[in-house]
Amino acid sequence: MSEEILNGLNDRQQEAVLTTEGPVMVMAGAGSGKTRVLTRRIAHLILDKNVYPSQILAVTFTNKAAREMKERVAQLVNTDTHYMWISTFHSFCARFLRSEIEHIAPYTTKYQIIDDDDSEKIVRDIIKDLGYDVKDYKPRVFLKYISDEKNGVDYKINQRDYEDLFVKVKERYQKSLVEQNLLDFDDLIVLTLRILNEFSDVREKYQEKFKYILVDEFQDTNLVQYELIKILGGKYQNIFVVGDEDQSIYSFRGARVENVAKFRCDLPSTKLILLEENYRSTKSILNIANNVIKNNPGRIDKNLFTSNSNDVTPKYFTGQSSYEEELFIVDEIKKLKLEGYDYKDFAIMYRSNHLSRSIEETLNKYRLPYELYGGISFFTRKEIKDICAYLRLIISHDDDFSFERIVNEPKRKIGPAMITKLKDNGLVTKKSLFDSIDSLSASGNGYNALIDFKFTILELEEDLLNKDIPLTNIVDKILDKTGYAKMLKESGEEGEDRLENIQELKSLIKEYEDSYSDLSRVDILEEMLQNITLKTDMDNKNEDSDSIKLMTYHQAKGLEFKIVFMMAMEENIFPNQLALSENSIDEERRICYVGITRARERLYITNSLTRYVFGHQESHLESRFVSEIGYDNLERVGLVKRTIPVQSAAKQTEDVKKVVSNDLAIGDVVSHKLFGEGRVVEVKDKIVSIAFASPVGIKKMLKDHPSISKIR
DNA sequence: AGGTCTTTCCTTTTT
DNA sequence: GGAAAGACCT
Repeated sequence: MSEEILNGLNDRQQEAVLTTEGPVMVMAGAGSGKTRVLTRRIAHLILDKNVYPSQILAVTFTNKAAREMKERVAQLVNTDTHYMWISTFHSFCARFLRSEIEHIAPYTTKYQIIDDDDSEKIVRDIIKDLGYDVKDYKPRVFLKYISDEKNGVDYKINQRDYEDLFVKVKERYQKSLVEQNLLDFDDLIVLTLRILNEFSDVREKYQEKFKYILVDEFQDTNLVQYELIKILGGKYQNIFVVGDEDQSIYSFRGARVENVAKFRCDLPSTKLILLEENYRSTKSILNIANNVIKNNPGRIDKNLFTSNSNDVTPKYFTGQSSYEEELFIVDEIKKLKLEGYDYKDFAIMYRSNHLSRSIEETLNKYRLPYELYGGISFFTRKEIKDICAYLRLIISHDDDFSFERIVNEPKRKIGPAMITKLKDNGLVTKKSLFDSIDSLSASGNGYNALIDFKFTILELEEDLLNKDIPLTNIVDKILDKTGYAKMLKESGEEGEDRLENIQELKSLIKEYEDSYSDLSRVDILEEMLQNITLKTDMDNKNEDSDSIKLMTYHQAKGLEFKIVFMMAMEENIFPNQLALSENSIDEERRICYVGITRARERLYITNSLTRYVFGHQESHLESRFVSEIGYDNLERVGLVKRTIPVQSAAKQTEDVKKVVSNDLAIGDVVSHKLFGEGRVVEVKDKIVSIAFASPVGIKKMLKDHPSISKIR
């Protein structure tokens, strides 16, 4: 037995590590060291039980959790983690399907994974094509239905009349995906399960291969994922699942807490281990977390305890305005920074992404470094997806999906009419869109542009095969030869940002080039393109950088910080309004529980009497979770006048209509709401360029923007 | 066909 | 207050 395996583990944790045979379920409270248990267990299997790394399958929900587990296991066992299947559900399935999908033709191993934006576009086009208005028939609703169907979630169709339409759209959508060899996120899991179910040879192969299976965040599995785990572990049944019912916060995408009970029912020999000691948080933080979660009905009361001390009572601040709330956060961060904390010790959390905007502005204003999680992911940015589509088309000319995406991007006068013509022609000749260009009988500007486009792609293909050109330079060649760079350069500052993002893509190519040096250039790119859709923005973050982290509670899952601010703790924001109307208050409460338990040393609850929502000022009540925490457990800070300053409607419209007119000339000194003082360096019609002090630099903005005022 | 102005709807949460 | 789709014009 390797000594380091059990080092520093309590009895329960040791038991969880050492019980390697048969089904085991670990109910792990927040901060009870479940990641430690998971990684030590894998190390134990490899080092002491002589299990090959390739016989272990460990699945998590986020790339981040998977990467962390991989790194920590690598440290412990000192072997190449390349052979280990430590990944997310989705990337496990993607990897499985790369070798097995041809069992269910017409899919081929060259399949492409599409993201939600792509799915929505396809559904939107179908709805329009069927003659319905997307205003009345929202693509999102259809997508939700399609996804629920795939995941085995009962979908309540409110309007019975629509049922036929739902089915029709779903069938068209799925047909379209199959025809183009596309898989959406749900397909990855569903098709993997289908192959395992239908092909016994495949099933037996993988059941034999994965002698040990570990599942993290088990409470977040949906029906299909549950079935997948069960079938994979069907032979050896060495299935180890870790979860916490109180942290189930993904029911909106089909997660079923019931799976916890179902598992023990399906596998009656399951050994149950409870981890109840919390090593993360102080007593008072744990106490209020328990206060909140105990309001949920029907849960098994856990007895989470800690021997941590060093207590600071959590603080509660209410601002007159959200700006005041933000100022409070800024002040506290500054104060604690002086006391010796680093910026990276702080996290600011909120219920939904849009709440980050105003706190970002304030952090900017006070020059505090922060990093925003979530928002638009790097890999779903239009420019990144466009360049990837170019790469795909260059590599395989029959990729119609990519062809359609970029044939008129940048604009080449190849409009929908021309595409329809090309499609019809392709149907007759049974060729891809790209290959149909030759046999198209047409003329005019559009047609000439199409011919040009074809030669550009062929030229780029030559560049790709030309080993004298560094692989990463293919991106520059695309930017240059397709006119994409030109288009971006002409679109001002935003275009510059987009160009920078595309340069980032080059570093990703370089990464793949380095780690797959034995593959051909085309194969390296294919490998990257296959994996890119499953990458999320989280992968792109540098969590060690000394900056304040901004994220939603969902993004915070599995993370911990010394100091946590839970902001905008107001009814209808958190708990979220829609959740309230859907009767999912229990899940909101679990989200709150997750938030509180992220904090190690200090916790702040903040809110404000007024806040702008959709550009309108609103007043919300204090979140019910504050009273559930208990006022006695919080230290009220700041003075709060209980008068709610609601502006009259007349005053509001006055504010909106207030038009600023700045008479600016070069050399004038102005003050900007966010960037401070600056000097006008250029005036061009309605646009002025103003030089601000570093690091802001020169900004172009509207002359009459209300945030600018002339000083002298 | 494409550019620009106008309107609408919006906001849960994510792989 | 802002993105994105639609309307309208060139």
